[in-house]
Amino acid sequence: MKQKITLKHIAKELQVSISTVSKALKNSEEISRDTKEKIQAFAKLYNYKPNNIAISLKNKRTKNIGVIIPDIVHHFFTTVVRGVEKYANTKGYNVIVCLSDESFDKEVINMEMLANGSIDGFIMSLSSDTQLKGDYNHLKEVIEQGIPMLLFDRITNEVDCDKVIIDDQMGAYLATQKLIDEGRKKIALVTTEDYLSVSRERKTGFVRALKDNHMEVQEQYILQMPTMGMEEKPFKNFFDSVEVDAVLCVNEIFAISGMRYLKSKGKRIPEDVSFIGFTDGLLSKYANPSLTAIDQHGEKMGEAAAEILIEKIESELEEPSFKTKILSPTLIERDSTIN
Amino acid sequence: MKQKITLKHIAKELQVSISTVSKALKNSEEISRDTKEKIQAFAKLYNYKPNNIAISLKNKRTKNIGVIIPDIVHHFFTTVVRGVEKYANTKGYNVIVCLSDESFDKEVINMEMLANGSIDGFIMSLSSDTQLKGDYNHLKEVIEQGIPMLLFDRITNEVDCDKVIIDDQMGAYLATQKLIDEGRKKIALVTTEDYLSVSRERKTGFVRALKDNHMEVQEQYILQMPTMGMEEKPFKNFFDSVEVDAVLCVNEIFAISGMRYLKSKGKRIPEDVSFIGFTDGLLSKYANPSLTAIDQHGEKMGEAAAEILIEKIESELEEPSFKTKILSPTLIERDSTIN
DNA sequence: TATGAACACGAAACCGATTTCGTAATACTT
DNA sequence: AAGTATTACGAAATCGGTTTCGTGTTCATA
Repeated sequence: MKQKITLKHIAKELQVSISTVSKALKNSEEISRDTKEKIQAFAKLYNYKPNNIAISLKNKRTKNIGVIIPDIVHHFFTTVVRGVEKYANTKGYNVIVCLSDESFDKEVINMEMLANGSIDGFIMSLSSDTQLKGDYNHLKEVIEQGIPMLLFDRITNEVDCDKVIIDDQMGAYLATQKLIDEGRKKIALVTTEDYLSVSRERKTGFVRALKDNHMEVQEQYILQMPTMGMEEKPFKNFFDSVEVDAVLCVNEIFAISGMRYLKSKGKRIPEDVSFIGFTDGLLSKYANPSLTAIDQHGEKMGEAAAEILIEKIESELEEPSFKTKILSPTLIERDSTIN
Repeated sequence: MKQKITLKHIAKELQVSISTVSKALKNSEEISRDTKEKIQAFAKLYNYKPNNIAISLKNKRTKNIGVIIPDIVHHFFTTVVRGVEKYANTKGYNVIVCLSDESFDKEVINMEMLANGSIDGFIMSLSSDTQLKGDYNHLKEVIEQGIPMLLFDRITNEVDCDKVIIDDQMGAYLATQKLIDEGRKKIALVTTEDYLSVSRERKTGFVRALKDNHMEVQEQYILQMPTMGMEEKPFKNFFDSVEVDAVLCVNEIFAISGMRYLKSKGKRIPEDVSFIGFTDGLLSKYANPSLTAIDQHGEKMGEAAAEILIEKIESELEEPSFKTKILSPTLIERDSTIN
């Protein structure tokens, strides 16, 4: 086992001081050509690589970005992470991923771990637990400490920081308008609890589109799913009690499950009922029929987030000016809608 | 912006030495009750948290685990990451995720970045590029340096280290046997290029099951997909030229696409053709018909990997004893097979 | 009263780098 | 020849902790 070589080793071996070695390896003008060549050759031979930790301690910069997401087995979040990674790597940054598991406590713990010097900045999406609780002190503290922070997708107005979101309202509006343009009259919305910022926005867009088209907003057409995973029963109750001709779902799973149930009831999709789902993931593409979906451009979001955060990290300026970047969603038409 | 407080600050404020503060905060017997209480109270008041980087430098341990995977927008890998995270967090470790993007070069670069002090050990799955190339020197070097390394799923026999895999042969065997038990005679295998270790193993299991049942192995029943993403054409060529009554696919996408194509040709699933796919992901569950699948237990795999690696990291012993943990896959029966 | 132990704390080395500043040796100037 | 400038390098501080060892007080013991 050959141990990692340090400046000290090189210095001792070559009978020079550590400072000389350090300077020689950075090609400093201070060091003579001869010495530099000797040291550089030796370093190359022994494959010297500076210790990141030591450099981090000295520079007070780690070249690490902390990404905290609620779940990693989740298409949208992984595309965002991929985008972050992609951009961050081009700038020489590593990505430390932590999962909050939708839990407030885990979110706090992870943030604290990372905030003690491990990272130069945060990119995060709030856990549902945190949004439900409405407690953002852990974020505020980190920002207070001067650590750059960027929220994406699941954000809050309560903390001042950079943000990247897609225009969820617009996404829902686009989708709803598409359904209306198809001639649908009884359009349902399947959503989650209201405390999730994105669900709220999507509902607003849905309602706005109906109103703009002089259609009545009926609460009975809105289904709020209790928790993920057990969609069957609520769907049965819902679709057995109201007659609909189009459904907008805030995620893929709801859409797929909804289509399945209606198909089992003999409905044809899209002839009898159209479906549109949020998040253009694998399920949408491979569903049967394939699902018209709203693409949230997760990868672009991740890249944008990383770019904004890294710029903030590397900018010296103290003045806290925060921007919110709003990406536009796009409607990807497939076979669950007409045309 | 209130700066992070350090031992030095506390020492100056309380007119004691840095060593005293350090010891007091660790509740050392050396320090008097009075002084300890004073220092601890002060530290709590100002929310002192030691700097991870400094501790890492001193201890030569970072409490970080590097995870390198080929892709993150991939159900199986994310479940593994989740398992790693889950176990690692209970032990106070962070997870640094890097993506090789199936590229040899990115794999090398990421490993080198992390190997210079950023992590205490690696958990990784080889990129397809690396497996194709067959060059494992970057792994060997890292191991040479004494950094614990664990390979999972996509492994190689060329490097000596801990490994966690599922018994891919057994998975394929189980699945094939299931199809045979159903009375299928013309069983196809849809796989990828042979250089992926897992595909090779699965093919072996497939062949072994046929042989054990005294069935002929016919090369024409084996379809090797060129690259992911463009399955339509190869499927068309394949299914139009050979008549099959069952299909085993090495991933979900192949299975879903295959089912779709055969359905479009008027075949009924599972009556006319049965399907089984590897990796029990979202697609399997929500496919139509839902897909009988081989569960690779990604999360368990991640947990097992993290456990083995962390134990290695924390054990002092020099002797390099490596184990390979083989998890057993399970067949999850759904509607794409009979019964 | 001298001696040893126990107590409570500080100085300093160390982890592995970077960087400022000081200085010996040489070269150049007048 | 004396003074100045340049070259080439080393000592030491620093980042923020941990840890070993040394030491001044106080107390009890012979």
